[in-house]
Amino acid sequence: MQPSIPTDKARGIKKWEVRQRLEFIENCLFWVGRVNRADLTNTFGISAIQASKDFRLYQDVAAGNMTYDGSGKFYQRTECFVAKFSLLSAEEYLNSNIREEGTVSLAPCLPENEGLLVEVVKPPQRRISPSILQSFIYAIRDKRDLLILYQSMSREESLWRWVTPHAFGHDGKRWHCRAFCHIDNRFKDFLLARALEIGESRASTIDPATDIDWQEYETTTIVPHPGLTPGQRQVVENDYGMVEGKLVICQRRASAFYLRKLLNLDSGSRTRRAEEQQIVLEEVPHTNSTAP
Amino acid sequence: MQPSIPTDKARGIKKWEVRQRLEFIENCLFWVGRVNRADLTNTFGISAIQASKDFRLYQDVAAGNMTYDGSGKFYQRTECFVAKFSLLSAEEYLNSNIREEGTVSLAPCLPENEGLLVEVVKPPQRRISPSILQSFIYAIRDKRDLLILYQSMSREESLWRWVTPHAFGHDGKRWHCRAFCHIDNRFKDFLLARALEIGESRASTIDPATDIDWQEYETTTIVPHPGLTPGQRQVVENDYGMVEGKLVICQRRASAFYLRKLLNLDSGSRTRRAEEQQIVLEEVPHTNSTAP
DNA sequence: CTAGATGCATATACTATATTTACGTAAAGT
DNA sequence: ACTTTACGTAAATATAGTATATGCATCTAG
Repeated sequence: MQPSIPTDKARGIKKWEVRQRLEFIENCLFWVGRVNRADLTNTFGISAIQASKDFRLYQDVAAGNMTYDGSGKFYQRTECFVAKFSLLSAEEYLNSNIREEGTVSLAPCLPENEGLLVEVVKPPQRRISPSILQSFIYAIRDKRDLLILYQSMSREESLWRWVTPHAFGHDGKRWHCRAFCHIDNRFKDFLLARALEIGESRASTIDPATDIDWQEYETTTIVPHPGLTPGQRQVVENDYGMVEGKLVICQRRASAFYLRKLLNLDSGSRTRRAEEQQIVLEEVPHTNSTAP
Repeated sequence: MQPSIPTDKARGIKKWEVRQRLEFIENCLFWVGRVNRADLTNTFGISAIQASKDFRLYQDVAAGNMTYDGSGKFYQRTECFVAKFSLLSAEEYLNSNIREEGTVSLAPCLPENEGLLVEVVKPPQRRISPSILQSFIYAIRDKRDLLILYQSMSREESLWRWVTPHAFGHDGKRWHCRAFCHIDNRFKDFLLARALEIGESRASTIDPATDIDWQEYETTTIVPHPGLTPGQRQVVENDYGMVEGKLVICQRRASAFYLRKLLNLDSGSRTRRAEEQQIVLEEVPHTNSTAP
């Protein structure tokens, strides 16, 4: 009798669709604790026999991870479960249970009738027009300037302007496009939902590498509000995932502004109520070059 | 010669993996404007020959949607492109381009070397512990009470308490669990990241149907801040996707509170600076039953 | 202007996957 | 006891995918 080869069998599964199904089985076991043949046949449209074979294959690849529960009529996760494929994170799993219109999700979820209810609050916003996003994507792809009718908040009237887009970003609330503005002669962010119309395009001479606020990175260091009690401080440190009482975030300079805005980290943050504000920027000690 | 049958050919594609690939092709055409054999072989791990067959199949199913560009060496979207499968929304497409650690995404994107850059600002937060989320899921699945060590913001010390979870929710910032609290004797939201430890469990006698704030729906009506100029008002209406100057949101009562908090729609909102506040709750005209 | 590289297409032979059909087991409900 | 449900296996068959080889068009380098 051959000793079982310790090599990672999971890696041996080459076929994409088979891998997907085995990953599905594993994620179901991990997050829901059980899987059915029906779960497989429904999500992947395979026959029951094939589902049986998949279970057999999974048993072979990840020996001891599941046992069949005859009375429950499902495969059940064992105590000694060890993941052999890539599992979803807790956040990914929860996200995958949000049912959008017609979105088919690979992610495992509780069967519909048992219904794992997930409710999400989203700030209302206008949907981005596909044709407008397309124009931006094509302009980035072909390195072209784009004439857009853009509605800014500062001006009453929308205005046609040439821009040279090179990337997209999400500011925590909305999607925007990073682009060179040929009116202001500098790189700026344009909210995609405020681009009303697209005009002509032309070959561009702008080099995205010159967008220094985008290219350069900067760190933001966040600490609990000094006005918090030790207990509250502990909660805040835990909530924000701080280590040794602080959280250091490194990001493009162009994004750092949004993070501070999102977290209310303006100059007035230290004077605000500690329970509300919760966090502030770390106070940088003055480095005085003429100090003794 | 048989006339072509007008029935939707796309519906005829039954095999899950084939469908996935055709949808991929279509999304590439739509969002990026072009597809390659290499795009298919890389994302799905199929051979080049199979990719050729897939293109042929797509041509058959969605006649006239793409042409081969010999000099560019890719298939190109035509002017008369009509989607035969389900396309991603603009938001879904942008989201799919966010590269998380090791996350394999089905969604089409620009080839890596052309690199569609997408940068996202996320408020920092502690990651949810998989084992703790699992315990909540299992408790919901089996309708059991759960003993948890929970750190609330109001109390200094974390506290063991029995809860009966029945759903999950996202408040726009964090994931929480909707559960009956056996200390306060009412349904409340518990932040998943603040559940520190899980204890024993027991069969539950709580019926989730009695959680009226969760079961009942309520509408929130939002209008532009009255202090805005007509031009700004127009921008705000556009940004929030308002129709006829207002936006009506219907959601579980338990979620409505979070939406108002997220949008700063407290009682002081009308007195705040119009440009900052942007939106307020619609003023409900007083219905006086004793009016003449 | 040829020679090589790249990327797509097609043909044939072969293999792996999945389906169909058929038959059998175990557990639970009526 | 009988039906239903869910899982299992076996054998025959269909389909999907691969390997190998050949050819074509386009672009680039010498």
